[in-house]
Amino acid sequence: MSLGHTLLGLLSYAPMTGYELKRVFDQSINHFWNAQMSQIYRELNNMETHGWLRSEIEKQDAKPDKRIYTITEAGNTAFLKWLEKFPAILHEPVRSDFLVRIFFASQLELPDLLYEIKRFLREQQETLSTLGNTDTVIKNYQQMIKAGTDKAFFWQLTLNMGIKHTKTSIEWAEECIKSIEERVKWQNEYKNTSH
Amino acid sequence: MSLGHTLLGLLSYAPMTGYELKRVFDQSINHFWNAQMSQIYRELNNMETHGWLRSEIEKQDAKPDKRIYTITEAGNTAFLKWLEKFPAILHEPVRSDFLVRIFFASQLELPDLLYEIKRFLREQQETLSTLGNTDTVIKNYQQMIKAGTDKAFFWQLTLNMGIKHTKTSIEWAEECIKSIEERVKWQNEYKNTSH
DNA sequence: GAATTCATGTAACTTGTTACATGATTTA
DNA sequence: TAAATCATGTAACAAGTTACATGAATTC
Repeated sequence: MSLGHTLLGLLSYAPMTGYELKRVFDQSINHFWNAQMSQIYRELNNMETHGWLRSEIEKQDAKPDKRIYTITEAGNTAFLKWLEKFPAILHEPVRSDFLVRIFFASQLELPDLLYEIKRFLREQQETLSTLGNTDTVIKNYQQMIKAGTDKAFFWQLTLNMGIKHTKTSIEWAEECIKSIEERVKWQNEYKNTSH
Repeated sequence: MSLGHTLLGLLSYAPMTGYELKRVFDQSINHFWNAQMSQIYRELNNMETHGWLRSEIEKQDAKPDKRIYTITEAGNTAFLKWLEKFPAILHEPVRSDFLVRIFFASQLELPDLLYEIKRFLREQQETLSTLGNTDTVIKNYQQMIKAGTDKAFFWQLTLNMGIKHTKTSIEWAEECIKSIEERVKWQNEYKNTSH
């Protein structure tokens, strides 16, 4: 129940609503974990029945009521226990729809493939420009959850990983485009000489 | 239904049993997609009802019967349609349990954290030594499915991505270890001067 | 006037994981 | 003698996705 534990972790910083959890998620953890709103609400329900959280309703005028979740003692214990026990195999399964298509790309037209890889490249560059602005990201996040610099050190480590991997994807895409363009050239030359 | 389409792709190379599909998966696609046996059998069943595959049983003596799956015309069409239509957003959600723990590592003891990151580093180095032997990997795979060099070009591209990302993880872990070790030093110095 | 934000969720569905069952043969 | 390989699956459960519903207030 990794998502649940991640939510517990955030609630160990401060009590929050499901909606706020989603926002914090999207602005910090998002580059290495993600979750839909509906999934968050389900997890919160489960954990409340487990006794890891308790919730209070805060009335608001002109806006829907808020349900604010607070972590319990039991929740904290469960979180720490989870946090300390890293899985036996740290290497995580990757699932990339994109790479599956590259794998079978011999059945595609090279210009179409090039188009998609260029699109991929642009996307990664955009990601980099968001992640790359580390200081802003961390400051925003620090404000959002009112946490000290001791925490920021570790957030930085995860951001570093995100940035590095994004740069790697960019590098890959650039090399990829080059080698496919060469291939296109060869194919054209072959056409011209043999026909 | 990405897994289904991946299986279709493999069956477009040659008819295979579920068991063989699993083996091919583990030795080629595994570094960017993975699947359990039980999931493969379920997908195959689904696709057979869809009419994308058909299967024949081959009796064997002293071994269980084989059910050999062959892709149909409809299956081929469905596969190509899927292959050509890349998703609107190519950037894929990452889910890393490991990074979640790093994110919350301010609640861990630094020596314990260091131990886990070193373990991560070793794992990635092992992965690299498997993936890095590209020629062997591709040759094995080529034999396994009896495919030509036109396909190998694209397999190579996916392998390149895997290798690059693994190297990046190694680099990250090394830097990470350095900066945590410095942090440990500071903490010890602080202890010695203030107490 | 349409889209976005705030804030809650439910329901249906699809995927992914884990555990179990069978049973002979080969390798360590 | 224990384990791994070959080869099939089923069942139960956990997690992720998509679509829908409500409804006021604000921004474009």
